[in-house]
Amino acid sequence: MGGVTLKTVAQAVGVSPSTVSNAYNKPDQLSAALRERILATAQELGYAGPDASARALRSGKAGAIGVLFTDKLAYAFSDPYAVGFLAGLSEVAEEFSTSLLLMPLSSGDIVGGSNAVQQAAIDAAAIFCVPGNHPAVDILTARGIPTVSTDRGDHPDLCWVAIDEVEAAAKLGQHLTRLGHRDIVVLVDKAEAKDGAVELSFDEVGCSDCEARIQGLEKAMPAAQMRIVSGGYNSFDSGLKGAEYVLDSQDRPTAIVGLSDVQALGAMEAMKVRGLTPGRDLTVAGFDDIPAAEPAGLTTIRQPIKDKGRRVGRILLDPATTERQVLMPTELVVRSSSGPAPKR
Amino acid sequence: MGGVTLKTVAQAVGVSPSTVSNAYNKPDQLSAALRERILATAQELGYAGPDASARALRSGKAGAIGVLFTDKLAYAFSDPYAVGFLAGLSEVAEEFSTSLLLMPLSSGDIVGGSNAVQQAAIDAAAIFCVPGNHPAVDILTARGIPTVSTDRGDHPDLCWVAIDEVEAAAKLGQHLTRLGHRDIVVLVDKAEAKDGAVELSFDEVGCSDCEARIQGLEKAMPAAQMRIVSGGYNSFDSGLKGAEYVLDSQDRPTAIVGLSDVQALGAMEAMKVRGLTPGRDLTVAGFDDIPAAEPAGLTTIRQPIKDKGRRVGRILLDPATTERQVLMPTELVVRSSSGPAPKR
DNA sequence: TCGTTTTTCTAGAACGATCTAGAAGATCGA
DNA sequence: TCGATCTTCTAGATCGTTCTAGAAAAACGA
Repeated sequence: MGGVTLKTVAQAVGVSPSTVSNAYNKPDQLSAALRERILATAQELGYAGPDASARALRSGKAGAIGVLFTDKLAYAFSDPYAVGFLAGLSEVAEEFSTSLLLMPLSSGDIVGGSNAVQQAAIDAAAIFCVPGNHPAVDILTARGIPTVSTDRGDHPDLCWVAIDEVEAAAKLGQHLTRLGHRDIVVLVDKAEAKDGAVELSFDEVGCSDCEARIQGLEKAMPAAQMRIVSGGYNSFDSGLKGAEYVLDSQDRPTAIVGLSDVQALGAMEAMKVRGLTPGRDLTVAGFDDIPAAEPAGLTTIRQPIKDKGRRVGRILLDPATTERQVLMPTELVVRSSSGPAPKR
Repeated sequence: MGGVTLKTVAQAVGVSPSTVSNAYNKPDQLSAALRERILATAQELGYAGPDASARALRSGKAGAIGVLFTDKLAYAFSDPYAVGFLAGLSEVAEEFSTSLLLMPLSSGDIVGGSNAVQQAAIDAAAIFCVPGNHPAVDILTARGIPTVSTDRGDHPDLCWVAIDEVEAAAKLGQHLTRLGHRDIVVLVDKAEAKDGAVELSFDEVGCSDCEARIQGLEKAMPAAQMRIVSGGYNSFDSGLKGAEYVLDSQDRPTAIVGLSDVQALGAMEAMKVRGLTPGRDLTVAGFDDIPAAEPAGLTTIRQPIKDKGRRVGRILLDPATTERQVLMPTELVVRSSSGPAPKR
C-alpha cells in the first residue's frame, strides 16, 4: 500500500497512465463513465491522487507562492502590522486556492541543500520587509522566480507595492517640528542588540525602509538633533528596552519615534513604568497604525497594510492585474501621545 | 539561459551529473578543489542550484511542513490566538530551516487538481482548529502524510497537542455558577451566518472544540439555561454581531461567553455602545487569554498557545521528540468583565 | 456512402534531479 | 612490493507525473 502510483491504478483499470492523469486533471478529455471507474478504483487501491512533487516537476507549477517574511519569522508574528499583510495576501491566495509558503531566512549556508529558500517549490514570491540585497532575494532572482516586494527598488523592472517612506516620515517630522521638538530619538530594529540597547550611526541601520524613514524625518526636521537606538529585533520588547535605555540616560530627548507601532507601544510602556505621561512629559509616535495604536492613543503614520497584502497577491496571482509598481497612500494620525515640546 | 540544469553544469565542467549533485548536497564526497570549480562554473552559467521539485520528487523530502489553519486563512490572521500558534510553530520551523506551507481549505472540488491540499509538497502537517472529519484532513491521511492536530482525536494512533476542552470550560462554568449566573449565551463561530446572527442548536455547532466547551460549561452549570448564537466566522465582528443580536433581544442573559477572546471582545464592544458595563450590567468571558484580553479586563481561560505551536513543531520536526499526545494546562483568569449575576 | 471532424484514448519521451553500486586511482601498513 | 582501505568520481536506473503527437473509433455532413 506504500507504492500506489498512477501506473498502479492504470494497470488495475486497464488503461494507460495518461488517461488516469487526465481523469484527475482534464476531466473533459475522457468519457465520464471511464473517469468514474478510474476514480473508484483509485479510491479502492488507496491512491490519494497525483504526487505533488512529481506533478510540480513535470508541469512546472507548484501551486504555491513563497513569502519572505521579515528576518525572523517568529518575531514577525508578534507584529500585527506584519500579520495584517499576511492576512491580505492570504485573502487573495485563498481566492486562487494557492498555498502560502513561509520561508525562514536561515542564516545557514547559502549554497548547501539545507537552505529553505533554495528548497522552496514555488511559482512566485512575496518579499515583505526584507532588503533587496539580502542573499535570500538573490537566490530567488537567480532561480528566476518572479517577486513582488514591499520595498521600492531602484531598478525599473522590479515589482513592488510600497509607500513613499520618505514622504510618510516627513509628515510625522512636520508634525513634530510644529510641536517644537528639536531633540528626538528614533527606535529601529536591528538583529544585533541582544540584551540592552545599542546606539547606532545612520550607516549601521542596514534596513532600507528604516533609512528612508529616518531621512524623511531629517528632511522635515532640519534643525533637530536625532539619535538612533535599537533594542533588538522589531517587537514590543525591543521598543521597551530601547526606550528604557533612552529614558534612563543623561539627556532625554523630547520625542521618541518608533519606526513601528509595536516598538512605540513598548516605549509607552517604559514611560508608564517611570510615571511619565505620553504627550505631556514626552512625545511618542509610531508607524503603521496597528489596531492597538488607537486605544493606546498613539500618534502614528497609517498605512493600508491589508490592502498592501492584497495588491501584492493580485500582482502575483491574478493574470488580470498588469500593474507592476504601486504606491499606497499614507496618513498622519494624531492622537494623545504627541504634544508640544516642553520649554527648557 | 532558461534551461540550465545539473547536466549543463556537469558538461561544462566535464564531470558527471552525480558529482555536481554531490557538490551541492554532499560536499565531503568530492575534493574541495573540484567542488569550488563546479560552484564557480554554476554561478557563471547562472545555475541557481538544484531544482526544488525535482529534488523533492527524487529524495522524497519537500523541506516544508503544511499547516491547515482554520476554515478561512484570512480570518485566522485576525485572531491573535491563531497567530500565536503560528508564531510558536514557526519558531521551531526556523530552527530546522523548514518552510511552513499555509494551505487554504478551498471548498472547491476535492478530487480535481486545483485543490491546494492535494498539490502541497510537504513532509508533514500541522492541523490547527480544523475538525478531524474535514475532507482536507482526509486527503492528508490518504496521502500518508503524518499530522499533528490541535484537537484531541479519539483514535489512539493520532498525534495531538491539545487542552482538555471540557475541563477548561468547566472551570469557567464553575466561576459563573459561583457568581450566580443561570442564564447564559454562548457565542460560537460558524461559517453560515452571513449578516446578522443565528441561533443554533447544539447539533448545528459542527466544531468539536466548540462542542466540548459547551459540554464543559453545561457540566459545571447544570441548572443554567444556555443558548448558542453565532455571528459568522470567528472574529471581533462576529462577536460584535452575535452580542448585538443577544443584547437587543427580548430576554437578555446575565452572561455571555465567547468561545474565543476576539468574539468576547466584540461582545464587550457591543455592550459599550449600548452603555452597558461588563462585569456589572452583564458578565462577559472568553477563551484563550490573548494579549488584548488583559487591558480590556476580560475574564477568560488562558491556554499556552505559543507553547502549543512549539510542541506541535517539535513533534513534527524534532526526531528527539517521542511524545505523540500532549495535554497542555489551562487556567481561569478572573478579571473585571465577570461579576455577580444581578438579582431579578 | 465516403471523406471530415470530433471524441477518446495511448505510447513514449520528457521534467531535473538523487540513489545505488561499483570502478579507478591514491594511500597505507607491514 | 602487495593486498587492503580510503578517497574520488561515474554509469545508469529511478522518482511519479504530464506532455506531445498521433492512432483508433465514433459521429457527422452532404
